[in-house]
Amino acid sequence: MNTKNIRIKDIATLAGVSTGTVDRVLHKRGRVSKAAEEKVRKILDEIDYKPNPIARSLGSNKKYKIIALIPDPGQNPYWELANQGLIQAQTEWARYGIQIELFPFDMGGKESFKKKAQEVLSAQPDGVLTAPIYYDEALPVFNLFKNHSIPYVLFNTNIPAAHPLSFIGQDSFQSGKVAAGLMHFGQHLSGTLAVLHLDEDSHNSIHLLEKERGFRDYFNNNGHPAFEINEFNFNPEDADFPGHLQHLLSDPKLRGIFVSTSRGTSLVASCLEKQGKKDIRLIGYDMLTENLKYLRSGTIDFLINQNPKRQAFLGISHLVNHLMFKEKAPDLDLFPLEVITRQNLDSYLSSGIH
Amino acid sequence: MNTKNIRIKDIATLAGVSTGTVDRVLHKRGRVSKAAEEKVRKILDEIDYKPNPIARSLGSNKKYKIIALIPDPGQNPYWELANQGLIQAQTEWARYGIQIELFPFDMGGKESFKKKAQEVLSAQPDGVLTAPIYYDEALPVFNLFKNHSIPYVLFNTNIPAAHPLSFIGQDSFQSGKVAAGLMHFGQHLSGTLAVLHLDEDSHNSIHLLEKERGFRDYFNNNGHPAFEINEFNFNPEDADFPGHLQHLLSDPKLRGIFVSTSRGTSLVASCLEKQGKKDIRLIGYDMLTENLKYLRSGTIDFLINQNPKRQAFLGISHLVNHLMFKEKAPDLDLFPLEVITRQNLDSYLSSGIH
DNA sequence: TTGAAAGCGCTAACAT
DNA sequence: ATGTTAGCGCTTTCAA
Repeated sequence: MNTKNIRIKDIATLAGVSTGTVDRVLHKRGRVSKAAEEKVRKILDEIDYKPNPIARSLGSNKKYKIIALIPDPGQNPYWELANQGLIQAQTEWARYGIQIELFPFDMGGKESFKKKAQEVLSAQPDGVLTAPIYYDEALPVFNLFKNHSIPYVLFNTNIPAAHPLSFIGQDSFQSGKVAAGLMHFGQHLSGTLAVLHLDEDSHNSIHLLEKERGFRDYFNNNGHPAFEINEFNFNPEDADFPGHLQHLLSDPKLRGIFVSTSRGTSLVASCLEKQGKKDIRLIGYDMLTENLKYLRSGTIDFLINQNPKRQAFLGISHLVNHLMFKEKAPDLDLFPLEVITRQNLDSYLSSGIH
Repeated sequence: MNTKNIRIKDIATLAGVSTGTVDRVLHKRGRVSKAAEEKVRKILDEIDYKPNPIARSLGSNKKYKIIALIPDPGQNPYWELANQGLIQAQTEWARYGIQIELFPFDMGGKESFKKKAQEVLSAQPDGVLTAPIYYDEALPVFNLFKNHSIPYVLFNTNIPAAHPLSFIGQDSFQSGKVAAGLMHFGQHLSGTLAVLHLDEDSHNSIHLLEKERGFRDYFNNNGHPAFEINEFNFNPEDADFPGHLQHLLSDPKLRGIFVSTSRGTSLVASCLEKQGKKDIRLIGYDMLTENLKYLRSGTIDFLINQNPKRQAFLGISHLVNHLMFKEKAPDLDLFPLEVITRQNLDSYLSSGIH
């Protein structure tokens, strides 16, 4: 087994030129005569040269700036979790000279997103990680990134038309089916089920609708006992939201509620607990502190973990591997749909990112 | 934000010594005066020095050989999953000069294990990752490794007496509680529950008994509806095993079965399915192909996943961090207790390591 | 258009 | 015991 690696120096010797020249043809930097290029290419064709990515990284001594364009972590615990992933990525990659900057935008304000996106562009990052929760305004932004040839990785919400370097997240349709399976499990009485989208603008969020579609799809194929599934779109900021919710819960045949958003889950749980309705099944998303409280008390039955922390962390990793090591990132990195119960909760909390 | 990284050179300057001295205290190579070491340590305590692994790898042109001593992946899909984790680790760490070699042993034969362990020793690895499924023959092997000062990491099965660099696995007691929670969920009829230990090798039984203890502990605190919990120890190799099982299933008040072993799960499922008893809840372990079949058909309700793929991957990572970065591995790395349902199954199968 | 040479941060051999 | 220095493989600057 020939374990000896070919170095640029070897190629230079074989071609009878200097390492500088080899490097120039390797990277097509120009300033090489036809004759010299010819000689080098000939050797390159004969042997299988594999550049040492480590040496490359050390040699170029490049510092990369990666910007994370995500909803303000201060406004929303879900995005605070994502932010923790970024912090972890920061400590992990700092030694390689990777700098991660957070550009948070206002949730609720699409203008804020567009404005921040512009700022990202002006900051001239080497890569961008973003969660494009606003479909409509996201695409033009990505076109800008593309024009400036800034690689961008998407997480949490997928926009395939954006053609990112990589998307990291979950299969929302299947996520809905998981929720449905848990909702159905052990149910022996028929009745109604509610799907709640508690979001400022749920119609713009394809992934919420996908969850609902998956949820319904499950029950289309599992008819016993029979359920009537009702969908509700509430804006938790609205003044009449509590009233709407109360009315919904007053349905005596209501067997379960599926909340498609993480923050919404605890809002419903809170209301449910106040009314002492422990018999209504509640399934929602993510290990927000508020949610954990209600999961522990038994009001929330299951949480599906989207693991924003790990999503963000991995997004950075893909970007780094692309920039530093010229490795191709997976265009689709789908996370497992983790089911969190009162019993396995702690095992999830104590295990890190790894 | 201080983006500037601290180099050995900086530490040397601050401590008023040379880089060589800093390197020597960093790696405890000795040949350093008390005074000098003192000065360097003082600086080290004040600042957060994180070595650049790229430079380290390039500088010490060292190649590490790590050997994985695990049951033959070709013989068992569970270990094939572990093998996939090794392959991922290989691609992840290859650039740092880490080479991973697989030394598979025959599952049935303990002799094969001993033989392979000897081969591992002859191969003179820098580290070993292993799943010690044979308790008795494992300890002497580990003593050999220890004598040759080869660090070894255990996963899947813990042998605390082996005092490994690190153990990677799950909390069995809590695992039983998770199973119990799922067994209890939505149950509206009282009756009996069966805990089955289907194992030919009673050495592991501490592990299995912990699961049972957790299972019972749950029901001690959750009395509605009331269940009678019966425990059974069968050896699936015994001739009268099918008869025992049949008799067990004939209990008309049997509501659910918790199987503490992965292989046993599908055995029970098979029997259950033959008798058309879909109303008896079945909870077991691990994503073995056989288990997945019955999970898909609905005979198995939940599987608790040990994630051998990630366990193996992480085992390598701990070893690498120990060898390359002199970082201390956690002596206990407990994994989340993953709940697998028919709906989230595929998301687990397709997802990478994370 | 070219080659020589100075790094990148760290290791390790070699003089003091 | 300590400092100096020559690499590791590649990039990049600077003369020529």
